[in-house]
Formats: sequence, structure tokens, C-alpha cells
Amino acid sequence: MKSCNHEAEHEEKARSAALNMPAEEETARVAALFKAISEPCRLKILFALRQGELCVLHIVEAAGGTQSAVSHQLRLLKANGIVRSRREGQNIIYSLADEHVVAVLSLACEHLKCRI
Amino acid sequence: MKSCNHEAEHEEKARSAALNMPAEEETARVAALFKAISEPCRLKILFALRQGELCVLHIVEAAGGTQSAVSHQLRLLKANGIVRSRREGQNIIYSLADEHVVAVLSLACEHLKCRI
DNA sequence: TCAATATATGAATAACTGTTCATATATTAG
DNA sequence: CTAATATATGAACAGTTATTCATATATTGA
Repeated sequence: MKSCNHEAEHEEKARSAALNMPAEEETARVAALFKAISEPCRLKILFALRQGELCVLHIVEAAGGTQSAVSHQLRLLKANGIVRSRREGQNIIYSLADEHVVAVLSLACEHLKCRI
Repeated sequence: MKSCNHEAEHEEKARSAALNMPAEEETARVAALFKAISEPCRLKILFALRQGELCVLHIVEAAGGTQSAVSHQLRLLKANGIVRSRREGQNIIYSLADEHVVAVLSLACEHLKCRI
């Protein structure tokens, strides 16, 4: 495998890109955040939570799917610090974890021309 | 499965969330876009392309991995409208497809405090 | 304490995805 | 035309992930 022989300008870009490539760990962390909204099932859950905090059954109503499937996804989202939860009587109330998450969802909404 | 009996405010939110939930197809489309940057291997490729257009081997240099793996990922990215390509002699030159993609990557960079 | 409700979770399965290896295609130089 | 270079791609495999089913736990009301 040999480096292709474009104009030097391109070589320059390649070097620059390699140099500026973020650290492995950072890349993985951001990738994980985006992964949360890269599956429709989770994206819907997070969209629902943009309305404000919701209990599990209300999330199920809004986002669809079975209680079990939603619960599994919520656990995953929580494990990745994307949602948080608190108990209120019989219910567990979920909400978006931080502004980081809100910002990413806002961008998604812009792309969707979302009216939320 | 019965609707939980929170305050009416919560019921309201659930209805609103269900009502404002984007269409299945739109959700899938956005999910696909974010999916592209939800795996380190692709995220690196896209970061490299923020420098400007690059041929495959230069992408390999910058993002790592084998030529074959990168080529497979490029095909996937192109199929999803995230990168585009043009031939220039022996080389195929790739670039980010549109401002949509640039915006998403910028957000990722902000989260990373990326200096690109 | 007992029944009902809300939520979580382990195990199994099915579907999906990334990588590798070998090979094919396309372009250019000689 | 031939050799070398650049890129693409099919098949196989491994790893990951979403869903389902059954069941467990926790809370409340009677």
C-alpha cells in the first residue's frame, strides 16, 4: 500500500487530519452519546422526554413498544448517563440527564423540523 | 397494562409527547444520520473529511484501519448520503455530503472540545 | 397481610454490523 | 498491451444489540 500521489495539498490535509484526530477514548465517548440516538426505539424515548419527566408507562404510550423493551432501553440509556430517574411512589420518573443531551436532541429536531 | 395515575400534568405530557412524535420515516432518517457517527471507525473517517476532500488511502492514513474496512464504511456512508465521491484519475475523492453533516460533526467537536 | 400496579431483569433468540480475506474492477504509466 | 496502483466488493465470521417471554421486585391500597 503506497500513498497516492495527488497534489501536495492533499497530502497536507491527510497529515493534518491524522494530527488533529481526537484521542481514542474521546472518540469512543462521543460515539456512545450519538449511539443513544442512532436507533429509532431510543430516539423516540428521548423525544418523549423532551416534554419533561415521564413515568415508564407514559414513555411506553408516547414512544411505542412493549413495557419490557422500553424498560431495557431505559436501563441502557441510564447506564450511559443519558437519562436519570427517581422514584415517586409506585412509579419511576425518567428525565433527560443534562444539557448535553438536550443539545443533541435539539439538533436532531432541527433536522426533522420538529415542532416540539 | 393500565395508565399510571399521576397528576394530570403528567398525563398531559404523555399525550403531548405522543402527539408530537415525529413520523416513523423521519425518525428512521435522523437515526440513520446519527448512526453514522455512532461508531468510532466512521466518526474518525468523518473527522478526517472535515479537513477537506481526501482520497481513500489518505482517509486510511488519517483514520486508521485497513483499506478494505475503510472502503466498506465509505460505501455505507455514501449509501446513506453522508459522504459523496468523485473520481480523479486513479483515485476516488471523498467529501462530506452537505451542511447537515457538517453541523452534526461540529456539535460532536464541541462536545469533544475538538480543535479542528 | 394480600392483591394490584409499576417497573426491572435474566435468558434465549434473531437480526444487524464490522472486520478480514481473497479477489475483482478501473485507471494510468511504460 | 502489461504491470502497477487505487478502490471496491462478496463471503464468512465474530461480536453486538433489540426484542420477547417469563418472572422478580417494589410500592400502595384494602
